[in-house]
Amino acid sequence: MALENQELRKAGLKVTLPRVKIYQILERAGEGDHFSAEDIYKLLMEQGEDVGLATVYRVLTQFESAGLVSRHHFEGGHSVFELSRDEQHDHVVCVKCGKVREFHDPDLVKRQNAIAEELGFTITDRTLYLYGVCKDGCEKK
Amino acid sequence: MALENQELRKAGLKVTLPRVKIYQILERAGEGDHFSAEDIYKLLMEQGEDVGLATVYRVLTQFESAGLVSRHHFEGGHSVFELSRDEQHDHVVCVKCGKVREFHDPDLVKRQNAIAEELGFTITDRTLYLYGVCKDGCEKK
DNA sequence: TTCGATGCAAAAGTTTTGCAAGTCC
DNA sequence: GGACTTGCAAAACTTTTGCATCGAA
Repeated sequence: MALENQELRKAGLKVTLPRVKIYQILERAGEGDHFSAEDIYKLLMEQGEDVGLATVYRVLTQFESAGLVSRHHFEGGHSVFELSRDEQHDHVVCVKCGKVREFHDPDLVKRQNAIAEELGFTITDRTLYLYGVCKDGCEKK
Repeated sequence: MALENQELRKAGLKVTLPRVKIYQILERAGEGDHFSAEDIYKLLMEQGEDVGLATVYRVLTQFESAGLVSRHHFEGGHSVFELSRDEQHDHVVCVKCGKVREFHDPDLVKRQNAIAEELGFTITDRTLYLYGVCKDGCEKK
């Protein structure tokens, strides 16, 4: 538990209950899990924490600025968040079951860098989503 | 001018003034130009057309369903639209000047397909945005 | 004439903000 | 104690919808 406190402090954020709780939720997520602010808010409610939705948004935004989490805009008008990991990765989103899988492909990144170079462009961030359908275990929607 | 009427009819949409005007605006756009609903609404106002914002949204959504336009979610909480062209392409977005450039790289697509294949996934759509800074002609923000 | 399309206003959904009260160090 | 945080409510935005009216075929 001291772990997340470290992270928060390192990011220059005071260690408060809402921040710790939100961090824990994100930390507990499995690969491919992404939470919206609303999701996190509901989880906090369920576990009896008294945290306002506005605070969830504020905290997530702070975490993002601090580089602790990444924000994604999948389809559907709202943002989802996940803890930043060292290794950057891209996303495959099943439009049928909503499942998200992640992958990292060095060749892809290399090629992207080359393209940016050709265009006289310095990349600061990138975003690749592949949308489609799982061939097999695509459970009901 | 019969041209856009053809397109609309082909899409099963009645040829009405708002649709034609909106189509023309999109048609007139240069490469890399992307308009939000608000942008289009303002342009229509400027040229004295009396079209409601709700209609702009409705028409753009219909155009999207008909495959006439593509919708993108760059950063910033709103959608932008561009006329669909035959050739699919990806986007480079300058976070400083807002300029958007487009590119198409067959190798990139091939690699993406291979990855999807490995993951047992059938791609229906894909989205790649490279964010960064133009090295040279990046005019004021 | 007959549906479909539009405009307006109101609703809906997500995210942000103002401010008084509370919390961390 | 003092600065930073939080909760709540209200505001801001983007997008959607209900409905009476209007327009294209």
